Amino acid sequence: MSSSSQQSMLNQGLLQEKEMPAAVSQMGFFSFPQNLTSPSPYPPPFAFHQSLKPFDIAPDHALPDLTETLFSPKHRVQDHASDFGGPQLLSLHRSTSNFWAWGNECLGSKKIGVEDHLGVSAMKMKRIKARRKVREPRFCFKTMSDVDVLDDGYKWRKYGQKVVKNTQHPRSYYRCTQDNCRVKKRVERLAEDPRMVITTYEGRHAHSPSHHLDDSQHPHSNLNNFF
DNA sequence: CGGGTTTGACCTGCGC
DNA sequence: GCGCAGGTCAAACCCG
Repeated sequence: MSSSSQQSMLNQGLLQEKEMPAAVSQMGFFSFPQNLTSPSPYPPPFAFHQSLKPFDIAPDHALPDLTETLFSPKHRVQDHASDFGGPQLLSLHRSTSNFWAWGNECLGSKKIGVEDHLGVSAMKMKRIKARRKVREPRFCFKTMSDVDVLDDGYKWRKYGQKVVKNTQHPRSYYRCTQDNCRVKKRVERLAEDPRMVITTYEGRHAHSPSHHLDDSQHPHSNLNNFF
């Protein structure tokens, strides 16, 4: 990849930061890195591949208790808008610019209507709270890419594949190959737009990326540390 | 031969 | 309680 194209991608990222709604930055959900190093407890989720571009990113590291809320396929964000100041995040759902997915399309295939954002029954909230404690922290992001598996610097082993209902593309399950690392990721293509790859990470790596040494030999590879 | 992928079976949680 | 769907396991297979 040329340095100019990398710079272009970087510029896209910085543009995202500028365009980020004030409500989001105030809430501290995500701070886009200006120095190309990782400010987040998460590892770099992906390296910039030639054929992909950053699209929608939904980190949840600031909300460990809400990860289930945000990214569970069965309890999508619309169910819990009131948990975290609904109106600000609701607006994100309808953002048409090149960022924030906030789980509404991550993992799920249902379209979210305006009415879905309104009214959370007590019953639903009860179920949600009961489910929250078990999951590892998760985040997902959406990328436009020809390749399913993005190079995120870690080594993954595929342990399963499943055809998800109402989608023509199977979902693949990967585990980090590092000993004692329990991080998993799921990769699937968006039903509505097969060009989009949805990658969901679960857990945190307790080690460095496997080709860390390689990175040091390539001056542009610091873009890998985007998160 | 070792490491990764494929794939059918099995497990588990949830909704009805 | 039952059925469904998502997630995981593990044996078989593939490949370098």
